[in-house]
Amino acid sequence: MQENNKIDNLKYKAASNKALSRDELIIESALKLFSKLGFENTSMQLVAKEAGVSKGNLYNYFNSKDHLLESLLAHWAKKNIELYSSGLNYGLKSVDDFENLVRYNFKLIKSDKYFWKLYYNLAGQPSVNKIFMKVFYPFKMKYILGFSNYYKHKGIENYNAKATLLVSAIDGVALSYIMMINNEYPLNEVLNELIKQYK
Amino acid sequence: MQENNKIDNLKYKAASNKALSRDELIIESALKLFSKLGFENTSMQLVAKEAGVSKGNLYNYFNSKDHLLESLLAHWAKKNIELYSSGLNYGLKSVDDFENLVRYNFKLIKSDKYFWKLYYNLAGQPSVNKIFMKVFYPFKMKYILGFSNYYKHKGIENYNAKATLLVSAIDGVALSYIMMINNEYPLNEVLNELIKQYK
Amino acid sequence: MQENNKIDNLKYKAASNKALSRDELIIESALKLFSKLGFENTSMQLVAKEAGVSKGNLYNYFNSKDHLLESLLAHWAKKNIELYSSGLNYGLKSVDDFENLVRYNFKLIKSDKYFWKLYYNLAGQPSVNKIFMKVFYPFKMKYILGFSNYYKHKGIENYNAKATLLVSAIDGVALSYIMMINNEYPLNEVLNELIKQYK
Amino acid sequence: MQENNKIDNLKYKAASNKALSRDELIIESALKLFSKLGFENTSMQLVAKEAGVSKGNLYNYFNSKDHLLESLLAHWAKKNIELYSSGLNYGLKSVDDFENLVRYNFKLIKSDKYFWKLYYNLAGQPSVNKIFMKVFYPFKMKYILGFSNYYKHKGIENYNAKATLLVSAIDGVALSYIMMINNEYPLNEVLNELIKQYK
DNA sequence: TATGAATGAGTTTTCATTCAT
DNA sequence: GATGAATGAAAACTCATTCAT
Repeated sequence: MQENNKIDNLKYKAASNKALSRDELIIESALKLFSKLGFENTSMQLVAKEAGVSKGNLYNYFNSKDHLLESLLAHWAKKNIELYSSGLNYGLKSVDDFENLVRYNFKLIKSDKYFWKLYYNLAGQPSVNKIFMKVFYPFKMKYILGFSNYYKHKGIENYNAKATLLVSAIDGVALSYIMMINNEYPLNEVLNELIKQYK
Repeated sequence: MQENNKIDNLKYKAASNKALSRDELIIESALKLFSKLGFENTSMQLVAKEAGVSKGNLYNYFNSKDHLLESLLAHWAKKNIELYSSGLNYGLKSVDDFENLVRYNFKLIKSDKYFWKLYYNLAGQPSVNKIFMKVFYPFKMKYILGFSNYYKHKGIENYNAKATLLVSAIDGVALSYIMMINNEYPLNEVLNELIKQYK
Repeated sequence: MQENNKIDNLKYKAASNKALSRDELIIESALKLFSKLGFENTSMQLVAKEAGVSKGNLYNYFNSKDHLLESLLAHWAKKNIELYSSGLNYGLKSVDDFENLVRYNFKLIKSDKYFWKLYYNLAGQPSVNKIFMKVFYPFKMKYILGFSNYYKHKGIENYNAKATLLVSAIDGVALSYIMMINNEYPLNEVLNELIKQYK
Repeated sequence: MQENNKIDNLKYKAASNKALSRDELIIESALKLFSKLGFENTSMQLVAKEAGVSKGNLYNYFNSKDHLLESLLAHWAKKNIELYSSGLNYGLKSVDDFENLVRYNFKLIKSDKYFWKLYYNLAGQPSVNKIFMKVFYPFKMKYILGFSNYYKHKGIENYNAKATLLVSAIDGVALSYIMMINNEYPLNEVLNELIKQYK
């Protein structure tokens, strides 16, 4: 569980950026709305209003709606990928490392529901697929690789397939959890099961 | 593998309805476009053009875009749910039954990529969440229940959690497979792994 | 009050036409809807549905929406003008004749609210002004003339102006009565006053 | 006749606002067209064109056609009700007051034909009845009350009925005058008669 | 005569984006 | 940087009317 603390410290630093710059403010507002209404159903007008900024001024920071989205994703990635993947950087060296990483990831997902709702909104949206892939493909590959190495070291034969399956399963669990309206998804039980099965 | 054949026969019958009625034609066109462009980015105009029908006439068949979507999903469900879930109806009685069902499901998904792309497009779209849930929630529950019973009979303790995890994993695999552009996703390997793990 | 009975008999005859021909049926349906929704806001579709007739068939009877309106008005006029103006045909020879006619007119208006709502809907609609005038201008002129003669015989100086004012006043009272939603208009009191003043 | 002058001064001031703000310009254009073509038959497109403004921009000022209408009426009311009812504010204390008020009202109606045509267009339009009533019902009630008090002070028994009749008669006269195409309506004679009768 | 599918122009409304201030 | 008026293209939807059957 030490790992966990290390990661929590990182989180703490990230969260302590109190004063938001204007563009961060716009991004936060956009995230909130894109997440709630979907990207296509959120107008720039609304983003401006939410951010307390004029419509015209939006375009001084982001020169199109697509660019705003791209920046949002990039900004999120910059702030969070370290968090999400820090456990991977030094390799997963034990079952505990594995469990910590997975649990920690879902902890982050839980605390960042806005973002993950948007994530799955975009994942299925052909029109923004490129923007989406540009940011998340490398990230997902890094994850698969991390788990792949873990399984390889454990001497598991189809380490690649197993890692790919695991990442897809995590995706599926997160999707189901995020999309379920009344918090009906039994995340904890499923998570225990997942760890038991994949560790 | 007999099961498989039975199901394939059903599929064959369904596919052999050659002459499409006008509303089916519209639905097919809508599916194609919703799938390619996303629901929000497909205009009724475009659906009409694709179906070779005037915009106004569309509304003689479906009185709104949402209703078109709902009908599309319902139509798909009517034609396919039997296919997808027939393996569940008499219970999964053996590991073979399990494997057949899962493999068969992915076979169907592979051959119905249009639809499944739309499925994951809608899954993340808050604006149509109700329509989506109305059709697919009961379907997914039936699946979870089917697997749950399977695990229960096998004497597995957390049969519910395991079934839920499995269905989420299937979702995740399908999502990844469907969204990957260049068919890069190693579906067969992942599928083998999944069956090995969950059977 | 004998007059009244004579007129009521006429009314009775008119009302006893039980079996409506197809075009009358359409006209009745149109009247009902035009009255409730306004002419512009009633679609031919809706008229067809209300009449239990197909949209296409409507056009076998009336070759346009305007023509349907014109026919409706003409049909009403044919059936009702006799009723409304019968009191005028032999001249108003006494104060009783006057009172009977006016009261009788409002009795008819009360029992024909549908029509009069449409009447005032059309009266202010520039787009159908011609159709409207074509039917009602002569009718109104006949009324003014009738009252004009009445006042002339009574030796009143400005008999024309007085008759015109009376007819306008009747119009105004009927308009207010018809348009008032909750039957708030004190029709009886106003009518008594009108008769006292103009007889 | 002093009263009259006071009121004329007010009118003069109101009319001397030369430079129209953009929303006033739109309202003026809408009034012109609604009046000429009827509310239902005037498209927002046309209003935009008449105002020399883009269709989209219209919606920066009024967020729907109904709202444009409501604003138009409210704007008119704000500018004019004082004018129309100023004679009532201090009570009608003499026959002269009465005559002045009525004549002055028709003077205003004559000079504001656009508006009054729209008024009677809306009066009969069920679809906008609520908007219409919201603005004019209180105004009309104030009028009835004003005349009611006048008759009460004169010791007339059915002062309420008489006032209601008068206001309806004024409505009827105005309606007839406004709707008559070739200025055939003998307004002056009718007005003299009305004043003689109701003063 | 009867049907209702089909049309296409029209309606209200939205929205990303630009631009003068 | 900041504003919000302005634009124009496009969206969903309606409707009088026509026409093949």
